Amino acid sequence: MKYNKDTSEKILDAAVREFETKGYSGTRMQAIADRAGINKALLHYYYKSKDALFQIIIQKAFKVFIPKVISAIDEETDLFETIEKFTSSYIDNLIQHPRIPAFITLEINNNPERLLGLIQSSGVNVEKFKQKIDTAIEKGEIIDVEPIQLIVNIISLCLFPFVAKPIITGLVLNGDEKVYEKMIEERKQEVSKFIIRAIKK
Amino acid sequence: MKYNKDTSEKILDAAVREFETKGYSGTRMQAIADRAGINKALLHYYYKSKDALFQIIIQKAFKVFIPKVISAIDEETDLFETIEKFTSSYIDNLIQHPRIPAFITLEINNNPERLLGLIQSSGVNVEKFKQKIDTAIEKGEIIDVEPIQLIVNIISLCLFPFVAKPIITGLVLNGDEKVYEKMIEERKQEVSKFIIRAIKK
DNA sequence: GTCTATAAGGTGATAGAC
DNA sequence: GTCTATCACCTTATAGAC
Repeated sequence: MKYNKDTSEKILDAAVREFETKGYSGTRMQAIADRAGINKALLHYYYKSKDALFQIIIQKAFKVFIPKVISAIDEETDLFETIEKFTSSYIDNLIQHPRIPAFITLEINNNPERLLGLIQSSGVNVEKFKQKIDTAIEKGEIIDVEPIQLIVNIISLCLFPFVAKPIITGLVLNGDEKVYEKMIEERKQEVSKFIIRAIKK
Repeated sequence: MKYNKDTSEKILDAAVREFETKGYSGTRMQAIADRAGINKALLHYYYKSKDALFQIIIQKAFKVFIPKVISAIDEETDLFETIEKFTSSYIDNLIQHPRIPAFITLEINNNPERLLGLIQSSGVNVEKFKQKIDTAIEKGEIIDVEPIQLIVNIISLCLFPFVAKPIITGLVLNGDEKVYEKMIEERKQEVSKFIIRAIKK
């Protein structure tokens, strides 16, 4: 057996934690090795280079960050149900991986070229969602909104509280993490209520 | 005269551009010097160290990022007018400094301790805003909402489109920057309309 | 004030023993 | 598979000439 799977995963876990908080350039291979309880040489034995290791991690993170919108949209549910389902499942997903949004925005601003490739291979189709919004307008179910604005609003309300956790906790919640977590949990319902009330005719 | 103000500002401008896009650890003193058209030694003559230079810049950026909410809140306007005034002036402010939100979230997640000091010296008082929301609920002007959720929603809708510019442009707008700018410009009105419709009784 | 040269220490990556 | 030792390069910062 060439690779010890246990060691391989220990490294990956350690690398995720380092990259997520420090970003690519702020992360040291030594720090990853220390956290994994091994040495730098072994790290290079399992993963060729810092960049190779990073690629693996950012691709995994991107899959969490860009949700499978399609499955929710393809179904023959109306716009309201689509929004409810999307926001609650997306926020729930982010609660399981709370550091991903900050990590992605951190590195995506740093290296937008890499983003494009990842988006293209993500298979997300926003057009279908736009169409669903247009249909709801035509049917008179919602007020006349710009689909893009609505989509940006939905994404903003789901993601930003995770991106800006330290700011929200410090500025609005007096540093109380427990209150932060409760607030996020409530958003699984509150966000869709807020959106639907804003657009329903 | 000990310092050439022109050189000093050229350095600061160059440093802002480097730090904003690359973050602290991704920025090279050489790159700042190159951009400013001087050499590294002179850079250290004007600003003691990389860290000192960074401190100055992040403090300036923070002042843009954390708006002077107080002035809008202290006035005897109702909640709706406060929200309209806040969102439009804040977004307008961010249009002038579009890279600040990404920069702050980038570094704030990196070094949350620094954040606390900056918040304390920012003089922002969220309590007053919460009270204004509570008053509006009591008066029956808006539906019964959790003030914290509403505040988080407002901040999210203003800031996230700037934080995630590359994602939005790539994912939703097919890479068209012109469309992005038009969309942001429209948000100066759209955001408050959206919020008020969601909470008005 | 501005430059060149260089010190002092870190950083990713590899060679080679076990 | 895992380690120690080390290379080659990069980065911040300073010394000292002009």
